Amino acid sequence: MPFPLDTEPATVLRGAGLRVTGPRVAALAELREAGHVDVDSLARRLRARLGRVSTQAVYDVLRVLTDAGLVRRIEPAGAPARYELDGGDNHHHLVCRGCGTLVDVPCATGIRPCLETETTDHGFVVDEAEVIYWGLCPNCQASALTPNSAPTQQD
Amino acid sequence: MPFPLDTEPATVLRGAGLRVTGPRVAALAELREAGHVDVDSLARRLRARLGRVSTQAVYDVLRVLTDAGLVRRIEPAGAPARYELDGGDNHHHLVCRGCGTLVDVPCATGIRPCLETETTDHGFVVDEAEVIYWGLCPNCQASALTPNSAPTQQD
DNA sequence: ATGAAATCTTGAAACATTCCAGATTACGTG
DNA sequence: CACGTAATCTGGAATGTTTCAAGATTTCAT
Repeated sequence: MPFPLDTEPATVLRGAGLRVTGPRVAALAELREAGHVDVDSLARRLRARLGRVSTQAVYDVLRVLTDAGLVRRIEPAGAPARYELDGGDNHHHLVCRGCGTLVDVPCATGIRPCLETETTDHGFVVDEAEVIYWGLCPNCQASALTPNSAPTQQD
Repeated sequence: MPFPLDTEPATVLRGAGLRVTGPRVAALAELREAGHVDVDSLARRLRARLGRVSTQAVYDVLRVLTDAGLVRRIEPAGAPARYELDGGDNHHHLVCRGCGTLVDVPCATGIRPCLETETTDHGFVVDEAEVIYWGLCPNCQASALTPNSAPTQQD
């Protein structure tokens, strides 16, 4: 959010006080194109772009970017984590139970109220409200009776 | 929710069209006492009560009970899944980032709006809105500067 | 009481993620 | 612009949760 989406990745990294490395630059670039990626597919993208990239590096990069607030981790129940650029708009996610397809849902739209944060409960200090809507995408609704298409992690 | 909390476990199972077995009866009984349990601690409880119970049986039982709507699975990001009796009240959860403590948060209380379900978006048919609030419990707030207590899965 | 289907046991596998030790790299200093 | 140090990356192994597979046991309707 502190950076427009078209800011040079290296600039974004420096602005966040992070070192500029190949995997990090490439990760930011790929995340811009890819939407919501899991670790495995991001690793494939990085390797296609850079050659050899260790699995550990992928996890490290994502952790660093996440900790810096540049990237947001989404972890739908029962599925590997996905990552997306953090645009600071605090949107939520809609996940298909059938195929795992994940789409963004804007916060505070229509019947969908945005949630208060910075609230206190049970003595807790709440800093984030994570909302995940579960349902069936059009495709999986169609094949609900004839389950022929194997669940696939689409974007 | 079809059953009062004090209904005999065997009756609950039969009412849901499920077979009555030792592990299932014990699981329902333990879940009443335990609050939010992970698979491992439920397994320990079942073994203490019944003697030998396979890990697989624990997973099978929880899946069956979950599919039947008697039990609800909570899967906070980065932590093993927890299970609780499904009272049908559609409450949400508040998780401590420090120690993993999990507490219930009633739906539609004060600034906390209950979410619409049965809504359609992107062609999706939404059947559930899952909300997880993240924050710090009182203990972890206190030890935020002097992180001495190792994260523990409390209830 | 009997049999078919569901459930449980045991042991192994799959999977995402993390740990470890050492080599390499980025970048503030001199 | 060369250096040194801390941060980062590589490669390989390990961890821990969850699932798979095959066979024994149990539940429940007949």
